[in-house]
Amino acid sequence: MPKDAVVSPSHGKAFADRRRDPATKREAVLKTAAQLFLEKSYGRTSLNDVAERLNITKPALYHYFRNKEEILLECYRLGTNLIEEALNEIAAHCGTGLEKVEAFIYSYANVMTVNFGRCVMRLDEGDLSSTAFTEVRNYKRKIDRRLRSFVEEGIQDGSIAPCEPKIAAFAIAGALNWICEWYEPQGALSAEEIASQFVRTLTQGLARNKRRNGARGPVNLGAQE
Amino acid sequence: MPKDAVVSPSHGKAFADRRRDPATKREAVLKTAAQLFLEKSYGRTSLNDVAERLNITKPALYHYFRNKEEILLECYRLGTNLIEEALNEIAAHCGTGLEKVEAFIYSYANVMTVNFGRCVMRLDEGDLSSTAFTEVRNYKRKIDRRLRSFVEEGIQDGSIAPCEPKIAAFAIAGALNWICEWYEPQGALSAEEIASQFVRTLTQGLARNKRRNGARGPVNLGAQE
DNA sequence: GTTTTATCTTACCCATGGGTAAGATATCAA
DNA sequence: TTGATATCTTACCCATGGGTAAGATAAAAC
Repeated sequence: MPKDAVVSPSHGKAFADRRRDPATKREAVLKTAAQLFLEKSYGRTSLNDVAERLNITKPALYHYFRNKEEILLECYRLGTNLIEEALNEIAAHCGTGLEKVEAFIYSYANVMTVNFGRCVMRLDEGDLSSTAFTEVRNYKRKIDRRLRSFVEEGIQDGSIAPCEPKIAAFAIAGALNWICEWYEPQGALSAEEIASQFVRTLTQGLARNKRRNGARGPVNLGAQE
Repeated sequence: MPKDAVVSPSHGKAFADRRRDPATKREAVLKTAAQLFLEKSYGRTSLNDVAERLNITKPALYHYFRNKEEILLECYRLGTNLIEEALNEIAAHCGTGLEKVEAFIYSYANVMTVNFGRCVMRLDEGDLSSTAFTEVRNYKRKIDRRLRSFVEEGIQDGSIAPCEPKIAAFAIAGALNWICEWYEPQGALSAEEIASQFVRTLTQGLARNKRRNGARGPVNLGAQE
């Protein structure tokens, strides 16, 4: 286990006072848990780790959550809510399919730089119980279908070049989801910078000039075109 | 723990005979281990699980590997070798930067549909010891730098539109790495189909028409352009 | 055959960590 | 002040799973 370090200033303050304030304490638990899950993964984060960072003991956590998995599920839910909000905002302001996709990329990229948003894609669904698992899975499927419909819409209205919507959506989603694997809050790249560059790269492509032929077969390695 | 199912025909045959043939037995262990790691994750796969699928018992595994982590590390190494080979093939046949990137996308996408290749990106590096961790990390960094250099080369020779190579490389790598999260060997999409579509989507972009202005600021949600 | 060696099994050890029992201590309402 | 309640701690239980010890059995060497 290599990485540890970084003792966050954290929300330990929430438990300094023993005054009854369950809401903010619960929130503090979730924030530090999410932080630790992202640092060390869910499986390698013990409830003792969470408690320790909050300056309390493990059993105290059970006042706010039924078990470890409920903490995980809450992280997922808070994250998916962020995505939900972004999607609603996009749906409200309509435009061409391409514009919707652009808005999606921008919003989604930003969500992937927020801890709870990162949890949604970076943590392992397999750690959830089967009911929670299907809940999260259905939600993700919904997002994917939403993006795919934007692409289809763009092909219809002519703003997007003909392509396989399923695969195109996977490519976009992949690029975006991967952000939460390499993004670091203290890093050189700001969320907005990443988001806008992603919009450009994914919609405009790398190539300087549009190719004349629409589709392309398998690339012949080293074929000089 | 939701998903189990799929009792693979597997390489249980390798241990049917007790004849001394360490090489193929070791290979059988690796293949079934990789399979299980991808199905259930490394953490949720016990050595008993691996042994059971091979019709042997746990301690027998210790004849071929020092410990569980060594099995994991071997999966990583076999996977990175696949990528290495692909990269060498590309480096050998030179062309424009864009052509190299295209070749990279195509080869890499294919590797992501092979079990050992999937292991490299899908399994959790955090399960490795610190020395193995840095080994794998350095290797991944090397791949990333290689891709980034292709992009930079393309910008130089004019085949790729000006952009931030670091972010562009991340976008491409993300889309590709994500393949191993959703690809299923028995699924509707073939590896080649995915690979060639990815080449098109990533290099040509979604948009039907090239935008006149090169860079783009943050998208105004719902702004009618 | 007999010995040697690789292979594999049964039986076990023990550290980790989720979860609980039972009681202490502070807060709040009266 | 006093009881009731929420909050938190110390001490514990126990299932899981990596790893080992010691011995059985079969293959190869002689």
